[in-house]
Amino acid sequence: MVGNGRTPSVKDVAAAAGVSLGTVSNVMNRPEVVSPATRERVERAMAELGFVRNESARQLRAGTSRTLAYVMLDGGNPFFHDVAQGIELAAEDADLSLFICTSNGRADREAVHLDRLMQQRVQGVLITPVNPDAPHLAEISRRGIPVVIVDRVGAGGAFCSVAVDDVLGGRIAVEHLAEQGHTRVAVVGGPESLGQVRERLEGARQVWAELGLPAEDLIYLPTEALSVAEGRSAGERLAGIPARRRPTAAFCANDLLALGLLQQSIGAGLRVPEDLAIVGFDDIEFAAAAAVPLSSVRQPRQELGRAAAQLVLEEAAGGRHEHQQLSFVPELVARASTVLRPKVF
Amino acid sequence: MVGNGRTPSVKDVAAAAGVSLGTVSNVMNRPEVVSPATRERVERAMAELGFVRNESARQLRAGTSRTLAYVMLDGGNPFFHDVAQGIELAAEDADLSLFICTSNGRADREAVHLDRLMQQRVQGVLITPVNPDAPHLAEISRRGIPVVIVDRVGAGGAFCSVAVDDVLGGRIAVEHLAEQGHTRVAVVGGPESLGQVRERLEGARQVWAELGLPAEDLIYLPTEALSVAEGRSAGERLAGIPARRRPTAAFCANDLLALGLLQQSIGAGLRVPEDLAIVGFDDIEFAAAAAVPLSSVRQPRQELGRAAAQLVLEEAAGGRHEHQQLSFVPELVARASTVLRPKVF
DNA sequence: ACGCGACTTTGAAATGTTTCAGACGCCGTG
DNA sequence: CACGGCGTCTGAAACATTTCAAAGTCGCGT
Repeated sequence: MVGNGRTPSVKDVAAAAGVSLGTVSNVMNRPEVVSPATRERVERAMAELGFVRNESARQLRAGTSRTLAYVMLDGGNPFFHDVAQGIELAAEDADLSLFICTSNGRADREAVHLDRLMQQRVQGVLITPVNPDAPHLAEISRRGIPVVIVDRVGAGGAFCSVAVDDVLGGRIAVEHLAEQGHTRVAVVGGPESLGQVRERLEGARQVWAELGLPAEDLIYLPTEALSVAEGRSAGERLAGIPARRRPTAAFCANDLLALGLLQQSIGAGLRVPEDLAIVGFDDIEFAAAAAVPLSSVRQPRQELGRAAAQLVLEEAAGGRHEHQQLSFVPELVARASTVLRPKVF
Repeated sequence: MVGNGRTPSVKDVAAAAGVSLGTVSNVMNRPEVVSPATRERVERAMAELGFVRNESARQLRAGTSRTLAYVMLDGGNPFFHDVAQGIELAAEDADLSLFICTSNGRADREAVHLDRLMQQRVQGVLITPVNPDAPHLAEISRRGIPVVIVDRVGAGGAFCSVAVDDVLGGRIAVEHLAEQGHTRVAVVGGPESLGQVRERLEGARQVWAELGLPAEDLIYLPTEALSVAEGRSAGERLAGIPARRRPTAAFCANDLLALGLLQQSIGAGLRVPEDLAIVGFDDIEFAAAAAVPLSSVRQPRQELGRAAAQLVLEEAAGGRHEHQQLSFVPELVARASTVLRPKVF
């Protein structure tokens, strides 16, 4: 607490407490080996000087960092926040800090972030990559930093990964719509460069074929991004389809799209779900809060994050390690946007 | 790229390139002082060995960190993401990394994060604090780390701060409702320990009094948090008020509350805005995307973040520095939740 | 009185950079 | 030919910690 200029170091603390450097270090890292009396004296000195350990020096010497990093794909999508939350919880338990970066879908930003993370020698990297085959990931991993892919399964098992079964997710969404009697369904999503999108659509097509429905009645509306605005634009295109051919239901590759589509449709005077049933993907909090609560394929978002963190820690702990691809099972949450339910007024 | 075990250091690079340590360092930090030939040789060596600079060592010696930190108040609120985005942009320009943490409204988490940030000797801290008078903030600042308060004005001008005028925001929201002819209005928000909430409500009360409307017709519905769920609960309480006394409009302290209230009201069969007009605060993206697009008091979210980052950098740059309290002017965005507009079908 | 083990404390080395005063070579000038 | 200056490169010190072998200290049983 003294305003003597420079911020105090262990040396200052040692001097103030009348002990050696090593003892001060022991108080911080192995308190059990130092006698209660000295420990107390050192602690008082630290408090008086307002000592704060220099993490860079610690890390340099100890060789081990105390931080994990998560590189998010889209900061604007609450889904990733819930995942981050799960990671943070696990990090907290392991007494680590969590560094959150966001690539916002840009490979170059992602590369910059990864580069910096290597320089910081973080203990592990969790990432929802723009492209899971990016050479950066392989390189970072080769350097001995554990990498786990979140919400995507890694290329060729080169990393651990945690994801839900997106194909299955697509299946149950469309299956649900079919059960409600829909025989002309739109699937909306894009860009197809995103694996999540490809697989969800793939699941939709699979189940459609298995149900023996004609392929041309599953109408694909591509979008440029997974955003609310793109959802609205898809809605406009949908409205443009001649009534006889127009789908009576839509499966959106995520909730942001679904929300946009929902808003556009209602604004255009359609009733949901009577005129158009909608099911989304992710089950973000805003899905339930939409004016017509949105049916959605739920991912266990926090759980995803937590499991990913566990994997990264396990790999960081060393010992024998087999890369694992954890796959969670998605679950349909049916709400008013697909099923008419008696409402109590 | 050689798999020789340990990760290579400057020393290894120097050896490989046949130069001294200092030269390698110069290549990285002052390329102009080294001759093109040597520089090229060193660069090749770095590439071949796969050298990655150790940031801890750099920071330890150079004494300066290359990261900024933002401690968010609520990770679940998209508003703070837009702010973070603004900060990130500014950080990117200054070639710094941004460390994002979230306190989720808990003072203890906030303290833990701040402590770690001090240990890391970050270059500056941006924070939307649980409580701007927290001693931690003063301490961190006393240590010479610039602190700027975001979305809140700092206690007694001890720090820089960036915020919108929340009182004014409350005023224009209620003024707008009054203009639409409402004479019984609910204000919903809480907890009152949040300064944002107190001031927004204060603005509402001010303008109500100035309009000469009876105080008892401005009905306060307190909430425990600024969340969608609490908004719904407020909706239930609102519905419980006898029709003669029931407000015809509501001003919510943020958009999350407004969205919850909107959903609950529509679900209960009310028409918005005919039976209940709603105005929120923040103008998050989901506000416009709600089934009944939400009127809201817009804050220049990215701009807030950018300005805050600029302030922190300015203070970090040293030189004479006066703490400033930047205040932005909020702006009402009127949408369908308060005004009936002809729609085109 | 002595030796032994348990518990504490010490001091120096090591970590990977940056910085800076100086050394070196070379050229043009007086 | 000596000299100063310039451009380039070097070597050692410094940064704040952790770690670890070794040295002390103490009490106790013989």
